[in-house]
Amino acid sequence: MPADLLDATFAALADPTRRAILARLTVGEATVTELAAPFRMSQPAVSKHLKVLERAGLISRGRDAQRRPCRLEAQPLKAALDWLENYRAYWAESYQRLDGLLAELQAEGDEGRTGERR
Amino acid sequence: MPADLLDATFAALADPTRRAILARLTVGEATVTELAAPFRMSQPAVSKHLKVLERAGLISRGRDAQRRPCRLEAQPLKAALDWLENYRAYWAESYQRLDGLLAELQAEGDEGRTGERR
DNA sequence: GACGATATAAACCACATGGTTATAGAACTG
DNA sequence: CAGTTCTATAACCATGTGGTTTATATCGTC
Repeated sequence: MPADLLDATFAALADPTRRAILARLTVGEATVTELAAPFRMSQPAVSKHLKVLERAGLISRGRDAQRRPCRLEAQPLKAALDWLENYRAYWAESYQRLDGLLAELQAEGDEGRTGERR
Repeated sequence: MPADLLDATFAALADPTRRAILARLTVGEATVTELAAPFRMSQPAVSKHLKVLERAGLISRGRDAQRRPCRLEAQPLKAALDWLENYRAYWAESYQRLDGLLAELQAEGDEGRTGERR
């Protein structure tokens, strides 16, 4: 509900590295080095991404000796999906819009007669 | 499918002003000044937001004399929602995790006997 | 053609992002 | 305790973002 959470969630999802990290975490917890391995970037860079994900509440971190395992926290994704659900009507709607346009043109034709301007 | 489209879409959605603009557009086309009216920011600022939305394919623009009416283009939202759908399993899963934890504790208890470390 | 309204563009600013390298800290291993 | 492993922090850099103000282009109206 708080706008800032949606802000942080969508912002976190706007990076392919972070989306890949989330995807990886669906198959289980992972440490920072495990998460960093697939990427051609430095480990601090991955740590930064993890911090972004953590701020958005998309991951939580445990402690296992010197390791800080990450686990997926998907609740914010639900909030994002709920927001998107409000628009479900609008991507089937090309047809509706076409219908609306046709109706409009017909109405104009009925009274205006000669041609459609606009 | 292209990662960059998801990037642009999520990035566009990460701003409350832009989400509000999209919400406004669900009730019909609107010009820049109409869209700018509710906000306490300058009209050029809104134009910039519109450019971001346009780059993400979330709006398209027509021409009506000197006006540039905006209309919602919701397809990218569908792509975003489709991506999120992959995670639907993971926010019902708190229970699963609890189950897993209980099973684990039980197993440890059965063999380890005295106490659960860790 | 001048005016007013609508919209874009340009120049600028403060600040966030995504990356780097280098350093420091924390915890295990010998 | 020394060394190694894992992670975080700091300092830095280039670029992008969100906003401003000012100027410029486009179009209808008078």
